[in-house]
This record gives sequence, C-alpha cells and structure tokens, in this order.
Amino acid sequence: MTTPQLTKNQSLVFDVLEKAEGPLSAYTILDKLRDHGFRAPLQVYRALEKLLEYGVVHRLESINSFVACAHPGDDCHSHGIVAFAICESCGQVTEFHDHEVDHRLMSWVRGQKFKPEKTTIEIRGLCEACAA
Amino acid sequence: MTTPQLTKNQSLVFDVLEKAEGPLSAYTILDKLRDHGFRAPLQVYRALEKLLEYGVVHRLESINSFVACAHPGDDCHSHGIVAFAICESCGQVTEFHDHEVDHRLMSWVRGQKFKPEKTTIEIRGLCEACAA
DNA sequence: TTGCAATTGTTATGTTATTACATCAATTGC
DNA sequence: GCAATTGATGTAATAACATAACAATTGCAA
Repeated sequence: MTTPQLTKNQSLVFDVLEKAEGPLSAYTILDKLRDHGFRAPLQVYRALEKLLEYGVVHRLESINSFVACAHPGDDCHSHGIVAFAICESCGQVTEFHDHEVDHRLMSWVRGQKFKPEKTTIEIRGLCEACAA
Repeated sequence: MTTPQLTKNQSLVFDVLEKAEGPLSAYTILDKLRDHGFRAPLQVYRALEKLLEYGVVHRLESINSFVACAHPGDDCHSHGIVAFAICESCGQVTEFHDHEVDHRLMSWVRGQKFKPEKTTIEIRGLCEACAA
C-alpha cells in the first residue's frame, strides 16, 4: 500500500510520534497537541487509525501505546510480521523482523485453517543499558 | 513454580475462567461473581494477578481479556513462550507453543543483550468455522 | 452548483485498571 | 500470651484508555 497525503491532523499526530524518543499513549499525544488546537481524544484516535492503516505507525498492544514505524518512507507491510522489544525501564522500543518466525507461525496457522488478520509479537524486558 | 493452594477469591475467579467458553474481561468476571459477594474490580484484578503469576491463567494483551491455561494441572511456564490464535468472530482462543519460534526470538534477543521478562504472541483473525 | 464522501469538531459515555486507605486473619518471634 | 509482621480482603474514589452519536465543514467531482 502507498501512503496517501496525510491530512492536517494525521500529520500533526505523526510528527509528534516521529519526534518522540519512545512510544506514546493517545492521551500523551493529545496533550502535546493542545497548542495546535486538539481538544478531544477522538481527534487523536481518528488520526492514529489512519496512520496504522497506512502502516507508518504501530500499536504496542501490551502497553497501550503507539510508535512511528522504524522504516522511514518504506512500506512496513512488506516486511512480514513486525516484532518489538520494549524496555520496561527506559521505554525504548526496537522493531525487528524475522522471516523464520513468520514462517513458523504461518505454517501453524495454515495447519489450523485459521485465517490471520493481525499478529502481535512483543517482548517486554530490559534493554542492554538498563539491564546493566 | 508449583501452584500454591488458591485463596477463596482466587478460586472463584479461576473457576469462572475455567468454565467460560472463551476469554473474559475483568469486568465480565466481576459481574459473574456479584452473587458470590464481589463488589469491586480490585477483587478481580488482585486474584488475576496471582493466577497469572502461578501461570494458571493467561492475559490476552490485544483484547484486554483473560483465559484459563489450556494445560490443566500442568505448569505452563515450562512450555516456553505461549502463543494464541484468537478468533475475532466467535472469540475462541487456541493456545500453542513452538520451540523454533522461541529459539529465533531468544536468539535475536541475545544478540541485542536484551533481557526478556514477558513475551506476547497473539494472532487475531478468523477460526476455520468462522472463515467459512 | 449540487451532491457526495472524507475530515473534523464536540459532548457524552463506556470500558479497563489503579491508588489509597481500612480491616481482618494467620504466623512469627519474644 | 501478645505485639509485630505479613498476606488477603473490602470499599471508595479516581485515573487511564477508547468509542458512540451527532453536527459542521471541506474538497471535489458529476
């Protein structure tokens, strides 16, 4: 999928996520955009919905937060399943991909005749710096 | 880890989850236990916290719900990473394990010197029956 | 210019989870 | 025995996350 021109609100939300050091909750994004006229959660959630659809933002299910995709300009959908390592101390998130993992999961799924729509892989723990 | 004797509230919550057909939210569990004297969310969350710790219940991060472990009596912690296929139509959840997936994820993690604490793998989609 | 679709604004509400504080019961050490 | 500690529970209030419903506006194509 090609990412269409972003609307005003979508751009604002995306910029906040790009500039952030780590994942942000929807309400944190809202607070950062109050100066730009944002008043309600829906303004954020609606923008996020589109950004997720375009694949330029990921949702971290285990911490109810959002991050900009680590592949600027690139289309993340083409990389297969996205996995994340999330540091519970500093909040740093590392995105990675492993084709063998994809392959194993998808082959299990095929065996079950299960039709996958969206797969989540999140490893929470401590990054090298924080574990020291 | 060996599962200790469950307390009254822990037993009540666990029984509800065991008898359920699929995953339940904390508030659904609360409603089912009103007749047994439950009045507040915390009674459920506290019991769940212990049941998760003992490994007899799993939390599904992507749908904010809880299920009894599919290995009755057995200690789930010994199976490595637990993965789930969640049907978005009927709510059915299938638990599975794949050592090769574990191995690939843990070897990536080692390369990063990341120290994993808890790993989530959830595939949402349609089960065979619902996809038909 | 009229009509449609997408975006945005606003209010209210629904859902999920935790904080703070009080009470009670079992156990331990003196 | 009886303080002291620990773990479980009860209760109220609030915080954090997410969506429903409806109105207004904008961009654009027929």
